[in-house]
Amino acid sequence: MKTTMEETHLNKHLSEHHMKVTKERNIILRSFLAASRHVTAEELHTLVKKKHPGVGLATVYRTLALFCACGLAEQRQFGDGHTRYELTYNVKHHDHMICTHCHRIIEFENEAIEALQNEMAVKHHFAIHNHKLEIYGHCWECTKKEGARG
Amino acid sequence: MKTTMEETHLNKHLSEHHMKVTKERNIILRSFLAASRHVTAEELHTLVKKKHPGVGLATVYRTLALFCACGLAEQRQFGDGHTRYELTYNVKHHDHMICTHCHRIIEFENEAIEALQNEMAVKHHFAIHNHKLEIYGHCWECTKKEGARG
DNA sequence: CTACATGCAAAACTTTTGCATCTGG
DNA sequence: CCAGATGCAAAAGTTTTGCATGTAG
Repeated sequence: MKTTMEETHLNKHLSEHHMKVTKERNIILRSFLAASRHVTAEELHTLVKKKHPGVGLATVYRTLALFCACGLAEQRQFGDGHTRYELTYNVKHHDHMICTHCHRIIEFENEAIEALQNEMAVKHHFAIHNHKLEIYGHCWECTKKEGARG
Repeated sequence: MKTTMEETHLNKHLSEHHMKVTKERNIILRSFLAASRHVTAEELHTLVKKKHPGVGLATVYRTLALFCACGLAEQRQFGDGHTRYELTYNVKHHDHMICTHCHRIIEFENEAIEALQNEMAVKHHFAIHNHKLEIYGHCWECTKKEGARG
C-alpha cells in the first residue's frame, strides 16, 4: 500500500499524541483525505467500506472523535441537521458561506474580521480558543437561477 | 391570566402569519419569554410543565419550529450537542462568545464585522440571508480561576 | 504481555410522525 | 363546522456503549 507524505506526517502526529497507529485508522485517514472537505460520519463510513467492508461505523465515529481530540479535524454543524467533519491539519483558518439552496460551501478568509474578533474578545475579557463564522444565503449560481425563474 | 404587552405583540405576529393562537402556544410563549435566552426544547418543556403539566414535548417542538418559521425565534447549535432556541423578535442581531468551561454565553455586536462580511459576500457573489459568528474560549472568570489553580 | 482498538448489536438520545381526539376562528 | 392543533406512543435517525475478541507497541 502506497503511503503518502501527508499520511506519514499525520501518523507522526497521532503517535506524538500517544495514540496507536492502527490499520483501521490509516484506512479511515486515507478516505478522509480523499473525501470532500466536509463529510458526515456516515458518508465517510460509506467511502471506507468501498475498499474495506469490514470497518464498522462505530470505529469511524471513534476515530473522528480521536482526530478532533488531537487537532487533526474539527466538527461543524451547518444547520442541515448533520454533523460534519473537516480536516484542519496544516489548513489555514477559514470561514464558510453555505448556500441553503444547492448546499455548496464556499471557504474564505479575512484577517480584518479576525482582528476585530480579537478586539471584541479583549473588550469582553474573553480568551479565544476557536471560532466559527458561517454565512448562510444563496450562491451566485442559485441567485442567477432564481432571477431567471422569478 | 395577565397578558403582557410583549405577548400581545407576539400573538399579533402569529395571527398575521395565519397561525392559530392556542392556549398551548401562549403557555409556551410565556415560558419562552421567561426562560434564559438560549434554551433547548427539553429545558423549555420542563419549564412549561411546572405550570401546565399537560403540555407534551412534541407540542413544544412543533411550536418552536413554528416560531422559527414565522421569524420569532432562531435555532442555534453551540457545539455541545444540544439544539438551542433564541427569541429574535425585536432583538438586534448579535453574535456569541461561548465559554467552553462554564457554558456562559456572552452576546455582542460589531457593525464593522458585519460590514466586512458583506464585503466578502460581494467578492464571492453570494447573497447573504443570515449569519452566525461564534467565538469559543474561556470567559474572564474561568480564565481567572485557571490562573489561580495552575 | 497488556492496554487499548475493533466489530457487532444493543442502548441512549433527540426529534419527528401517525392517529384519535379536541378546539379556535 | 372543520382545518388544523394536541397528547400520547411509536418510529426514525444519529451517536454512544458494553462486551468478547484482536492487535500494536
